[in-house]
Amino acid sequence: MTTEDKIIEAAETEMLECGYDAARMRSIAEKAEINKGLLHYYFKSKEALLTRVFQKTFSEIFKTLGEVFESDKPFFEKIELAVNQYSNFLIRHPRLPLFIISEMNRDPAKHRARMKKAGVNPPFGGLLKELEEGKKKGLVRKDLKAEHVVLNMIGLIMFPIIAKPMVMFMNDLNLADYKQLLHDRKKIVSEILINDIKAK
Amino acid sequence: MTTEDKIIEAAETEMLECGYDAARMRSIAEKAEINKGLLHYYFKSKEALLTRVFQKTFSEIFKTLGEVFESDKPFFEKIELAVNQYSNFLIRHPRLPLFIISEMNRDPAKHRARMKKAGVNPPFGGLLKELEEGKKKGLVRKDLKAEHVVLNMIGLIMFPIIAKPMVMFMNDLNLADYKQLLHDRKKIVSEILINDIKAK
DNA sequence: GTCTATAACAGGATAGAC
DNA sequence: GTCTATCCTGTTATAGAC
Repeated sequence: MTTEDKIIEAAETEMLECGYDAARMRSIAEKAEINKGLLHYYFKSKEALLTRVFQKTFSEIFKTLGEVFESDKPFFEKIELAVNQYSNFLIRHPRLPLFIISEMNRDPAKHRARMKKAGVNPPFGGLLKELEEGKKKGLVRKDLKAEHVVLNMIGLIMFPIIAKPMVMFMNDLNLADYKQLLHDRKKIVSEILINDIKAK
Repeated sequence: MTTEDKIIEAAETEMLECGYDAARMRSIAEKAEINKGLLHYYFKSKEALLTRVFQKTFSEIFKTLGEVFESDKPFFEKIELAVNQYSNFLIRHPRLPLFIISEMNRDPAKHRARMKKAGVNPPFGGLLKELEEGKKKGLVRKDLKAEHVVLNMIGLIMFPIIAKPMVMFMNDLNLADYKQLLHDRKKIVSEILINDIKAK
């Protein structure tokens, strides 16, 4: 593992834990087991480091969803699969979504420019195509809008993850209860989505 | 309007705009049109100021939802009403939810203690009671869990608000399109929720 | 209560030896 | 490529005049 890799990993850990503003170059250097000077040798500024971390995390957060819709399973199975895969991914990486969302709000113009330049594009093409085919076959509700399907899916899955402390507090849950709740939601969310998509 | 009120309002504006870590006492003083010294006369630390801002915003974010379930409308109308009211509230105060969520993640223990001490409690008692009554009357699906209804509602409504830059980017929307999308979602979300709640 | 001035410190960034 | 030492700026917070 190269020094640069160690730095990026350390920076990701620190920034996801604290957010960009509270992340400390000192702390990143310690996590990477190097000194601050060397940190600036590899990345000339905190901002430059953020760019790399953001690119990495942003591509990760959509990869899972994209892959599912590449497969050749029946459509409604794909929805269920997507919900399961994406839930599992976020359960394993719970700090990712809030970091991305906070960053995009902190400086929308900058991040949009970055993404356009990098050609990054949320890979929902597969889902879109499949919805249209489903409508033709009469499986999918005709007035369904693809963008809302995506928003519904992400909102339903993501909210309980990013609002973990609030969810635990509101429902008076311990950690085990909370994990169980996240697990239960996979089925619940799948059913809601499929129910909404299906032609009546 | 007292100086203290001006300070709290200025602090809320600043902290919601930038987040706690990036919020500057200097900038809060300027917004309140006083100097930094006086700011510390009223609030001895940034942390003390945050406490007040958090309490204020946290109570606001649940008030709207609580009120709806106090009324004596038919149950499914209340769901629709809640979705509309809450959507409108968040459209008017788009920075509130991300601030609350970020804060609770930044220091969960502190905020939980604060809320317990203040006796703050998300007011979903009304919804809970009504769901149970609905089940008895056969209007509501028997295996429905109240905590998931709340999570579904908030997730569906809140995500497109806190992820505004991402939503605009993903769907290539301008501001007018985005506002329209938020407006359209009220009906979409109501239908999804009611459909999920109704006994088949 | 309100102001000015300044302390005390921590942050990111740089220079230069090795 | 890696380190130590240091600069410079901006931060919160305090002291003290009015």
